[in-house]
This record gives sequence, C-alpha cells and structure tokens, in this order.
Amino acid sequence: MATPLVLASRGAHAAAATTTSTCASQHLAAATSKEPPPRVRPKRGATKSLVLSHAAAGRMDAALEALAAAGSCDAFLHNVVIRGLADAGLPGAALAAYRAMLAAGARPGRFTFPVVLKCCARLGALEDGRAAHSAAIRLGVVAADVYTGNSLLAFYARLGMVGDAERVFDGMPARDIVTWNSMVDGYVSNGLGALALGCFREMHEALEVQHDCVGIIAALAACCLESALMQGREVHAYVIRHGMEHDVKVGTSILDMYCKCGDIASAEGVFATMPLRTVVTWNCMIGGYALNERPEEAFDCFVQMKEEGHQVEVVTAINLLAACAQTESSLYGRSVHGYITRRQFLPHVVLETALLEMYSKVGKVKSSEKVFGQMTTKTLVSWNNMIAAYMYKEMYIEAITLFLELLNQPLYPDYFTMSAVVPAFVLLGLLRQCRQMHGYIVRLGYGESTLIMNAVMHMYARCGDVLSSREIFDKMAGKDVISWNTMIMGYAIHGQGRTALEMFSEMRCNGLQPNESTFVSVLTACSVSGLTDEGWTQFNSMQRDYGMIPQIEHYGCMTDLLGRAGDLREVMQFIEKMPIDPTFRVWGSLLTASRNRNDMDIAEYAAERIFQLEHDQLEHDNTGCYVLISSMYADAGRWNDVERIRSLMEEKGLRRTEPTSIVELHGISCSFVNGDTTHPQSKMIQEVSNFLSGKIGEMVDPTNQSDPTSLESRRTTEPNKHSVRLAVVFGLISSEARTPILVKKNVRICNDCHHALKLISKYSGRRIVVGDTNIYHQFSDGSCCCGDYW
DNA sequence: CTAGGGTTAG
Repeated sequence: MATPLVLASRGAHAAAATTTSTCASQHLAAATSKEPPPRVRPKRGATKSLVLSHAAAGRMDAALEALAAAGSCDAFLHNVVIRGLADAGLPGAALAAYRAMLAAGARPGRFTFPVVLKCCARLGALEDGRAAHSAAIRLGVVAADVYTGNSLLAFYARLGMVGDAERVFDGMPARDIVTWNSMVDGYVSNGLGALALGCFREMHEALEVQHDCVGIIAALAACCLESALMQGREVHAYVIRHGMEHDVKVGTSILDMYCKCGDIASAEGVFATMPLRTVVTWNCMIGGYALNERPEEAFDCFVQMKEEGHQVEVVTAINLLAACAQTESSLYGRSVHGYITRRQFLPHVVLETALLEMYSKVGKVKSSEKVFGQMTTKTLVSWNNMIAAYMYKEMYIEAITLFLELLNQPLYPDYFTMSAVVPAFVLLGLLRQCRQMHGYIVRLGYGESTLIMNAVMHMYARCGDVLSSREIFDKMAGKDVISWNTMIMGYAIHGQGRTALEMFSEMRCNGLQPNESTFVSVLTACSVSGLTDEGWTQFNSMQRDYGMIPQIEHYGCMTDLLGRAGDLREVMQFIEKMPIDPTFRVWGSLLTASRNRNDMDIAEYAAERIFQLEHDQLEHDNTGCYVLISSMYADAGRWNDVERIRSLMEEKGLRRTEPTSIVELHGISCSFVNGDTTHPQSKMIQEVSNFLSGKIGEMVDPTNQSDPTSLESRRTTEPNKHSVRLAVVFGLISSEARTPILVKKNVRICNDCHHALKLISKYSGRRIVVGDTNIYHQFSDGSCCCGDYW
C-alpha cells in the first residue's frame, strides 16, 4: 500500500488546483450552456479516487470513462489520464483526452503541455502542436515554465521546423541543460551538424555546468554528420576527462563516431576497452566495418558476437547485408538471406530494402526484383533502390517504367529518385522523354528545388539541348555552385568554350566561390574548344588563387588539353610528372591523343597501361579503349593484332557496344544501327546517303574490304551506311529546312563520318549536332566545334 | 503527473 502521507499531500495539492479550475469552468459553462447539468455527478472525491486507481492499474479505458462520466474539470485528473494514455503508447488517444479536457473546461498547465506536445511530435501533428503552443502562450505557461518551452522546442525540431524551434529557444526566459541539449539534438536530427556543434560549444559557456551524457551523444552524432574526426576526438577527450566513458551509450556513440568518420582503428580501440557492450555496440561495430569497406571483419565480428551469446536482431542483419553487398559473389548475401528467413525476421521494410540493395550490388538484379515484388509494404527508399538496381545494370527502360509506376503510388518521389532516374533519360538520349520528365518534376512541385533543377539542367545539356538548360538556369532563384558548374559543363560539352569561360567569370562576379568541380568544367571547356593557353592559366590559377590541389580529374582534363594541342611527348612528360598515379581516364586520354596523331607506339604504350591497370582492379568499362586500339590496328592493316585484341576482349567477357544512332523528329525517335535496313523508308534513306556521298566526293572504296573476323569489319565497309549517317539523312529528309538535326550516338564517332558530316553540313546548309559519349559535335558550314579532335 | 539519448537503406 502507498504511504498515506504521500497520498494526503497529493490530495491537498490537487484540491488547490481544482478550486482554481472550477472557477474557470463555471465561467465557461455560464457562457456556453443554458442547460442544467445532465445528471447527478458522483461526489468529487469519489471520482478522483476512481480515476486514479484505474490509471495506476493501467486500465486507461476505465479511467477515461470514469472521468468523462464525472465531467470533471479537475486539471490534475485530466493530466493523469493524458499521461497514462501517452505512456501506454496511445498518443492519438492522449490527444483526444486533451481535447476532452478543454471541452470539460479544465485549464491545461505546465503538467499538461509537455505530454501533449510529445504526443503531437510522435504523431507528426503539426497543427495540433501549434494550437497547443498558442494555448500555452495564452495561459502564460510558456513564459513561466521551462519544461513547456523545452518540449515545444523538441516538438518543432522533431517535425523539421528548425526555425520555429530556434524562435522558441530565443524567446525562453530561462534555459536549462535540457533546453540546450534539445537544441543541439534538434539541429542534429535535421542534418545540421555544424550548427549543432556550434550550439554545443556555446552551451558550455552559457551554462557553466558540465555536459551530460545526452548532450555528449548529440554532439557525437553531429560529428558523424560532418565527418568531423577532430571535433569527435575532442568530445572523446572531454568524456575521458569527466569520467563519462563507462556509460555504455556514450561509449557506443564514441565508437560509432569513429566508424562514421572513417577511423576504424580508434573504433576498435574503444570497442576493445569497453567494460560492457550491448547488442547496439556490436551492431555499430559491424556497421562500421561495412561502412569502411571491410566486409571480412564485419563477418568475423558477427561470429564473435554470437559466440559471446548476444541475440542477433534485425539491425544486425541489415548491417551484415551492407557487408555482403561489398563481396564479389552473392554467396554471403544468400546465406544471410537464409538466416533472416529462418529467424522469421521478414516482413520488415528496411531489412527487405537492404536485401534488395545487396542483391543489386552483387549484380543479381533478378533477385532484387524478386524481393521487391514480394514486399508487402514498400517505402520510397525501396522504390529508389529498385530503380537504382536497374540503372546499375543499364536497364534504362525498366528503370523508367518503374519510375512511372511510382508516380501512381501514394509516395512522393524525392531527390534520390530523381537523381537515380534522370540519367536513364540522359543515357537513352531521348530529348522528348526529358521534356516529359521535366514536366513531371514541375508537376510534382520540384520546380523550385535547386537540387533537382540542377539535375534537369544537366539532363537537357547531356541530351543536346543546352538552350533549355540555360533557360532553366536563368529562371532559377537559388543558383548554387552546382548550378553554375552544370551550366559551364553544358557549354563545355557543346564546344562553346568561350561562353563557358564567360559564365565562369560571371559566377565569380556573383560572389560564388568555385570548387574543384568548377575547375573540371572550366578545364573541360578549354580542352574541348582548344583553348590551350587559357587552360593552363586556369589550371595554375586553381592552385595559386584558390589553394586547390588538382585531383586526378583535373589532370585528366589537362591531358586532353595537351593531347589536342601539342606533341605526344609533352603529354607523356606531363603524365610522368603528375604527383598522382595515372588512372584509366588519363591513359585513355593519351590513347585518344595518339589516335589523333596517328602514333601507334604511344597508343600501344597507353593501351598496355590500361590493360595492366585492369589486371589490378576490376569493374571498369574499357570497351572503348579496346575498340580504339583495335581500329588503329585495323587502319594499319595489322590484322593479327586486331585478332589479339578481339580474343582479349572475349577472354574478359567484353562485348563491343553495337553502334547505334538515334534521331528525334516531331517527338518520335528513330534508332539506327550500322547498315540498318529495318526502317520503312530505308531504301530512300540509303539512296539519299549515296547521293550525298557523291556530292561531297566521298570515295566508297569497294576494295576497302577488311578482314571479316575483324571487330571493325562492319565499320570499315561502306561508311555511308554507318548508323550516324542513316540517322542524319533521315533527319534531313524529314524535317523543315534550316532546322538543326540532333543525333545521339552511343559510341565515338568515326573519322570517316566526322569528315563527311562536316561536308554534308556545308552542302545542305543545315546545322547537324551529333552527341557521342563525351561531347556534342556541332557541324555547320563545313566545320565542327571540336576542331577535329575528339 | 513534467522535457532530452546510441544502431537501420540512397
């Protein structure tokens, strides 16, 4: 039995509260109700003990009923019931009880609002929370009670309204450690790590008390967001200085911070010295190994965890799957899948999504599809991952189809959806689809999102419509560095180097600080448009004026630039002097340069480097390099070498991409392969192509028949049957005079076609734009913007 | 009767 003393004092306190609220309720009753009380109420004391005993025993239904029957305006009793419901995990019912409280005329106070606001936060009920906020202000509770202020702050932060949370914080007459902790945590849960750390520092000075575990954990989470290893170490040191390292949650957070900041060794150190570890500690360690791409250690850790008798839980499995996704085979993933099934962890959305992603990363898109198909509930992340799985396998049509299906779901595509699917449109090269996609994006309400509109700008530029990119750019209200970079790159790949450079100076005039990617765009512009001196100037300036250390991408651009301008020995010297190891990108650039200078020796050297790199590291698509060197051998008549490359490709399971060209006319796109005869107007297209060959004096040499086993056999025979020619010709005969023709090609354009298209543009007086995998060739009046180097 | 905490997919 409870001590009578406590009961007595509580009763006295409650009685005092009741007196005041009775006045309020009488006031309210007089104003709103002319009816007499409906029935005889139980005596006040009886109601009180009834409600309290029901609530104490967890019989919330009965407590609620007793309170409603009494129609009591005793605030204390209402508070007890609201809190009871909240504790029982029924935030909706608690909110309803709060409304009933107001209806009964009881006056909510400092014991009511914190609970109510917590329920609103859990329900995501922004409007209810705002209403409670204004009620609390009206009743003077916010000004008087720090607890109410704290819960208001936490409520707004939890619902993503950081500005409102800050306003509450600023307006509070007094702040305690919880106020500050809640603000730090509010920033963290909204991804604002830097603000959180600033707040954490400020807090220390303002309060003059030691941080507690809650604040430490929030600060560590902020370090994770910012990958701020140094600040994380400082927090760790603070924890040791103040003897807090024995708290398991603090210890686990420190370990997690080291994992997320990439310092696995320190994480292991913390782990080894922890006096006590929970399942969460093990989960963090496994997740940390996965995050730092050390799958084997993650597996070992898992085995050890089980040996120590810890119960494996869903999160463990999710982290383990992340490790499986990094292995070459699907073996580990499949066995974890089996384990998950045996443990009956399914269905579980996050776990299933992790499974789906694991299968896609080990290249088993069919298994991903199966998991996705069997999911009873799917989140946006599940959809996004499935779309990404298709993209990874270059299944663009499937990715787009799934995206369209997603639009019919009660889900709202986000930035990840867009950034996953937009490249599908780009890679298919279908401008019409891009416009449609742009339409969806605007209709979905992303027209104002800088992040997404940057992706749309990029999409247009990559599909050959740099004008549309510019239009979006000009209308954009919140241009960021990426918007400028994208625009500069757009001009760069369209061979409009001068315009790109103008944009670059305009960017700086607008007070924007260029970043590393800006210089990739700028250097690409210089390289594509042959602005060698300007390129060097920019390359030097990025180091001298901006203190940037050039990365491999920048060296790649410079290799292109030098390859185009000068002799190959200069390029070789540049590559040798690079402080970074050259990559595929750099050697590929040298290979292209040697091709354009017809230097077989250097080409072979570059190809050797590429094949050697390939030996060390896998998964890099070098099909283009093989084709390039092979075609050089073919041109030189070195058929044995052509054959050697062919078998090398076969050995590695590489297949030459079937050259395809797409032309879009009146919203319909037509696709052509080399020697294509499937088009209904095929006969006419070929006749016009032959006619144009004659007009531009192209020799279609019948003796230029190559080795039939050659990779190039289809290419070297009859260049006026190449896919790009057929597409261009079809474009010419099906569109209005003087309109430009846009053709998109999936492989590099060949020399013959490049030469012929220049002449065709002059002869026909039409602008012809051909996009290959890297740049857009703009043929007009007999020349191309690339200056015959690509 | 009062607020706040560590692990999960892009």
